[in-house]
Amino acid sequence: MSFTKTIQSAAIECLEELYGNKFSEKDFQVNETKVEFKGDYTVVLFSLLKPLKESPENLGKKLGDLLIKKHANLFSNYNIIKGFLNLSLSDDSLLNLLKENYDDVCFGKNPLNHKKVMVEYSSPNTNKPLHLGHLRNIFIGWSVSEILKANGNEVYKSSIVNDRGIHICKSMIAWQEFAKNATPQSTNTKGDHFVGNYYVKFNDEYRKEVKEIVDEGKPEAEAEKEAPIMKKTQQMLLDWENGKPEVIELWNKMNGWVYKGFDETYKRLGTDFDQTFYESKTYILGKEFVKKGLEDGSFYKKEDGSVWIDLSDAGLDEKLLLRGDGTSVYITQDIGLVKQKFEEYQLDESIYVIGDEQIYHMNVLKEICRKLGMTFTDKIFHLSYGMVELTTGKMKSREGTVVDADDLIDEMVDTSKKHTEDLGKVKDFTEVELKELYETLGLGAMKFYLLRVDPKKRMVFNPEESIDFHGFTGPFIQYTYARIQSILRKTGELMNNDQWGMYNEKPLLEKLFPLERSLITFLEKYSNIISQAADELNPSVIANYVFHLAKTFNSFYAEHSVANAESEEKKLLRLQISVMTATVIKSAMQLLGIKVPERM
RNA sequence: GGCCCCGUAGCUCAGUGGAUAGAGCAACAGCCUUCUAAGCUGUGGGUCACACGUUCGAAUCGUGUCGGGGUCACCA
Repeated sequence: MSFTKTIQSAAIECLEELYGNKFSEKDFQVNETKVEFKGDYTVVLFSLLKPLKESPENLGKKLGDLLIKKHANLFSNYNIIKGFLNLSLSDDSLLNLLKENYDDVCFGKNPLNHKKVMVEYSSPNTNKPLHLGHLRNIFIGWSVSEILKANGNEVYKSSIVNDRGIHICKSMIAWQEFAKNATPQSTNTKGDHFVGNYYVKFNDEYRKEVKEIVDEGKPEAEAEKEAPIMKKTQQMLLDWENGKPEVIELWNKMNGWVYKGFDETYKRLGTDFDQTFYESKTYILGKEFVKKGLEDGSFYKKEDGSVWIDLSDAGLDEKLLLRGDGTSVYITQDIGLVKQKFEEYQLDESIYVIGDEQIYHMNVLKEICRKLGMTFTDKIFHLSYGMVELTTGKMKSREGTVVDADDLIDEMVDTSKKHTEDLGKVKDFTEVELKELYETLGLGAMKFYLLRVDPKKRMVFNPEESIDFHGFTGPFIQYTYARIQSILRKTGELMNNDQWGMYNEKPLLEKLFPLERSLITFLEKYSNIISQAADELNPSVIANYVFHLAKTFNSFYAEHSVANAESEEKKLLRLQISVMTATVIKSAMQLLGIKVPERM
C-alpha cells in the first residue's frame, strides 16, 4: 500500500477513535507536503472542521498526537500550519521501503487484473510514407499499451492498415501511367517512399488536368469530376472491388513495396503489433452489416442506390455508408472491424489511437453500433491525440511541409552521433556499440520529445528544441542512468551479498539527509504514477515523473558522494538508493519505449 | 452557423479544489586535482485571456465574453 493510502486510512481510523465520526477517502485530502514546509505528507483539515466543530489547531494537535502514538514506526513528528497537518515519515519507514524494494525490477507494477484490452494505433495508409504525425500516434499507442500491461491488463497491440480505397488507386494509376515499370529496386528507393512519390505525381497531374478544363470555361467543381485521371481512378476502384485480376495483381505488388518500407521503419522504432488488420478484408464484413441494416430497416437506400443512416436523433447527421456504385467508404470497414475485434478477442475494452480531427467520425461509429444493438458499444474508447504542428504552421503534404518519419529519425541519430563525438567519452566503443548508442540516444530524444506532452493536447514541433539533449529530454534521463551505472561499476566490489546483509541487519545510526529522503519518497510514488498514467491513458505522466526523478538524483549526486561517503553505512545506503533509482528509471523509460545505455 | 477542444513566464509545456503557481529552453552569474559538466547551484521573468458566480479556499468548478483550432464530404 502506498504512503498516501496508508496515511489516509490511518487518519480515518484515528478520527473515528477521537470523534466517533466515520469518514471516507473522499472527505479529506492527503497531499505531498510542499517543499517550502517541513514534512513529507500533509493532511488537509479544512473540510473536517465543520462536521467536527473544531478549530484547525485543536484538530491538528489531536490527530497529529494520536497518529504518532499509534504509528510510531511510520511517523517521526508533525507540525501544523493553518489548516495543514504536516507529517514527517520516520527514517525507519523509508529505510524499510528501500531495503525491501531496491533491487525489485518489477517495483511499481500492478498484479494481473484479467482485463483484456486492445490498443489500435499507427494505422497507416499504403499510399504514402509515415510522417511526424504517425510517429506521435505510434509512440503514444505503444507506450499506452506498455503502461496498461504494467497496470495488470492483458493487452493486444493492433493496427488497421488502410490498404484499399480511392486514395490507394490514385498512386496505382499514377504508377501505371508514368512509372514505365520502375520499381523500388531499380530506383534504389525505400518502398513506401517510392509509392508515395506516385501519389504526389497523381495530384500534380490531376491539378493540371483540372486547370485545363477550367481554362476551357467549365466550373471547377465540374472539372474536378471530369478530369480523365480521376475517372480512371474511380473505374479502378470499381474494378478492384470486383476483383479484376490485373488490378489486384498491381495492388498486391505496390502494397508489398510499401509494407517492406513500413517494416523497416517499425523495426528501427522498436514498435510491434500482435495483430494487423487489413481494410481490404474488413470492408467485406462491413458491407454485410450494411446489407443486414437495410433488411431490418436501420439503414435506408436513396434513389441513386447509396445507403444511409439517420443519426439526427443522436445529435449527429445523416451518414453515407455505401456509395451509389456499391463501393464502400471509410466507415464501412470500421463497422466490420469493431465486431470482429470484440468477438475474436473477447475484449473488455477497445482503444483507438486516432487524431482528434476524427472525434466526430468515432462518435458516428459508436452511434451506428448502438443502433445496430451491439452490446460492446460502451467499451469503445477513442484516445484522441492532438495534431503535431510546426513552428511555421500546420503540416500540409500539398505544400511539401510534411516532416518525413525516416528523415527525422536519421537526423536525430546524426545529432546524437555529433554530440557523442564532441564529448568523446566513449572512444573505446566498437563500431557496432557506437551505432547502437547513437540509435538509443537519437530515438530516445525523439520519443521523449513527442511523449512528454499530454496526448490530448496539440503540440508544436520545434526542430531546434527537439534535437536539444539538455534539460527536459530523453538523453538527460539516459545520462542519469549511465552515471549511476558508472558508480556501480566503480563500487562493484561492495555489491556482494555479505555486505548488503550486514547493512540490512544493522540499524542506520546517522539521519537521512533531505535529498536522500526526497529520493526515497519519490521512488515510492512510482506505483501510483503507473496507475494514474493507465487511468488517463497518458504517457506524459510517466515522462514527467521520470524526469523529476532523474533531476532529483542529479542534485543528490552533486551534493553527496556515494563511493566516498562519510561512513560505510552511508555508502551502502546510497548504493541502494542509486540501484533503486536506476531500476525505476529503466522501468519507466521502458514504458515510454526508450532504452537506457550503460555508458554514454 | 451547430457541436467539440484549447488559452498558464519571451518560447515549449507541468500543475484540474488547498499553502508564496512550477519545470525545460532562452538570458545572466558561479561550480570540474574527488563516483561521467549530456551535470549542479543561483538571479531575473506571471493580471493563470477577460468578467461575474459557487466555495473557508479557484489556474482548477459553473455561466458569459473575447481569441485560436478541429469538425459538420459519395476524402481517409
